[in-house]
Amino acid sequence: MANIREIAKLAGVSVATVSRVLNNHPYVREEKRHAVQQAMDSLDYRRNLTAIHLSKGTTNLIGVVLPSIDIPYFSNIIEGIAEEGLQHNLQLVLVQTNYEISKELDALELLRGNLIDGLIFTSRAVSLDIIKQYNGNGPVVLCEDSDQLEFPSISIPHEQAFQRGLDYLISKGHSRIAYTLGRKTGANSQKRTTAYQAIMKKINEPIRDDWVFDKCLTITDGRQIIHKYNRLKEKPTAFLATNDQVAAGLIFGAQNDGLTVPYDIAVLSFDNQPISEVMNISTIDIPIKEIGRKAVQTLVEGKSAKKQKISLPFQLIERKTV
Amino acid sequence: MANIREIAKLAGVSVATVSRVLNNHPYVREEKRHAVQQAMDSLDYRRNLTAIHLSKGTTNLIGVVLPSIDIPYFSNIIEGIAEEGLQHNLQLVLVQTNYEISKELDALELLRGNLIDGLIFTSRAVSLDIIKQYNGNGPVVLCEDSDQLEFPSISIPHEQAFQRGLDYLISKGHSRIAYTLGRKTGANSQKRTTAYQAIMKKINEPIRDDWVFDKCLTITDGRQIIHKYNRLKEKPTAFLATNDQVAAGLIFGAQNDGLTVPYDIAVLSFDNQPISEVMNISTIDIPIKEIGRKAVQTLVEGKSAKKQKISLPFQLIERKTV
DNA sequence: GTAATCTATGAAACGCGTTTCAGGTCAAGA
DNA sequence: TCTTGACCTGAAACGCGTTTCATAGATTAC
Repeated sequence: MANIREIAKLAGVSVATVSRVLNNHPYVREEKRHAVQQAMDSLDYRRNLTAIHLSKGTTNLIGVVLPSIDIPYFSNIIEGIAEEGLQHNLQLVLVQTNYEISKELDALELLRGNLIDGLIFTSRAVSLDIIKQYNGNGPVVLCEDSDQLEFPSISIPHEQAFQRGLDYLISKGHSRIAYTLGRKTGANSQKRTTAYQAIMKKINEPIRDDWVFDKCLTITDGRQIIHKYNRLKEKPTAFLATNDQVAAGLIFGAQNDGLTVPYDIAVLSFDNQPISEVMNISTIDIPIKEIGRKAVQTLVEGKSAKKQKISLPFQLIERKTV
Repeated sequence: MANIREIAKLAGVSVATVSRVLNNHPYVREEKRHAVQQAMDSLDYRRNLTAIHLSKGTTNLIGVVLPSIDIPYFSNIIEGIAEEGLQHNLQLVLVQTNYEISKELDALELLRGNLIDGLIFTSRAVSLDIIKQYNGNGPVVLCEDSDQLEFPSISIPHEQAFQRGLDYLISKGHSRIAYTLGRKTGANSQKRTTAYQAIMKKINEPIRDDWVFDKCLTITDGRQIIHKYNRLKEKPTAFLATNDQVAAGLIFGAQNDGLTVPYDIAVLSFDNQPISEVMNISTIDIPIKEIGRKAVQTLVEGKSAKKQKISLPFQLIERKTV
């Protein structure tokens, strides 16, 4: 493959001039510009992106860590990130982690190794203290509802949203409310749990451990819940589900067992994915794609920006499952 | 950030020796190795990945072009690609295209610009002739059922699979069969159409244009179909759907209109995603993740391998919608 | 008419590892 | 004792653009 020096020789100019042409710098006489252009055409020249990256010190690559790509919540965020990234001429490097800390560290090493200009955590298992150690290697943005001020974060206010959901269920006559979480230790899940405990206390309901279903992320997970539900001595009358997929699974399971929704059990979920609309599932809309977009924007503003916490709006959507 | 020369100076060795230590080359005396190690520790040295890439001429980055990430079929392929990529120490660069040719060309330019070592098309809109022009810039693998021999391809035999589906529907008494496609012009869709036309001819059924539903990829798309169905003068008794999402939407729409599945209309789909299991949708299983894995394997074997076409098995799964 | 700008251009340094090549040491084998 | 080969090391070249600095002719300004 031809390189810039060959072009220079063929065009009878210096490499600096070739570089100027390549980058549309001014101060190149038209005839030289033309000669360079021709040389590039005749040698079918293509700049080596890696060389540019080394030279410039940036790569226009941003890392995205996510646990699993085939959970709609995450693929939605990625869509937002991809769309906004396109606006800023950024390519995405995907790091799928399955919540394994070592993989998240790998992603951080990409940052430290200057392969990526910034890193977005759509979710994380690694502690903030660890991430802090990578400060100075490039901007890091978190897609979570966190209280720390070290890193910019984008999220809906999960505590309020969960409260809103619970209040709604209560307003519909429910007080025996179970809930499901994607991953108990996740930042967002913790907010949800906080909200749950506060509200239960307010209405004088005990916290029942077996009404908290952890590791529920997929439609299959939702489907399984009903088995556990059946074995429960005390049964809840409503479920606040991690997301629409879990809600859908739960509803199918319930129907399969002859339970009617919302009479035997009510189901409210999060996300407002297409499946919730099609299935008429009451849900709390989260602007997921927008989270991704904002994450990129924040990353791009980078150092200049203060470590802000961006809170996006959520919205309860009443349909037929509560 | 410290670089290799600083390390060399501090450790009192040459850069070559530092590089040897970095890469675990033999022939470095233990004490020097140690000195280098110490120098690296004390300066908190991290190698610059971009420099390595430029130097080695490879990046361990592979590009993945896909139309949209939040279609389960594609996110599944990505999962397979990511998993297998991990085995080979490959990072993924995602290029979301929405089937825009210009974006696909961008991905090819990444290949030509040496930013990525290879490129996987999970789907494509650009013609093979165009892709051919990029030959020599790195391996390209197609995830489609194609007849060309220029590029390795991984897929199930869509024509046979579709035939199998049709035969099954016919065996259940259907002859008036409609079908949906993701994108009529796609390679896989064309195979499906070929199969459809052949079988319809065999059973002496006319090809009705309004029984072919294009651009059906999501659950929402499936839900819409029923509106068109209602307006049909002649109605099919069975649908062969693009994928489980479309089938699910179709079924919800049907139920909503008081139609019973499979008695009023039967539905058979492709993919065998979790939703099909939960909803008891009869489907044709496709080893989607395996397609992704094999794509990476093929890419890694790269030049050495012949331009093989890999055909993976499919399997009809009888459930309750036919 | 002379100083101050602007326009053009190239040499060389730079970013940072990797790799080749040549040279040297030392111990085992002939 | 001489060869041979394994072991060890560094200088320098390499991969390839970008950018700085210096130079110089061409204008414009006062």
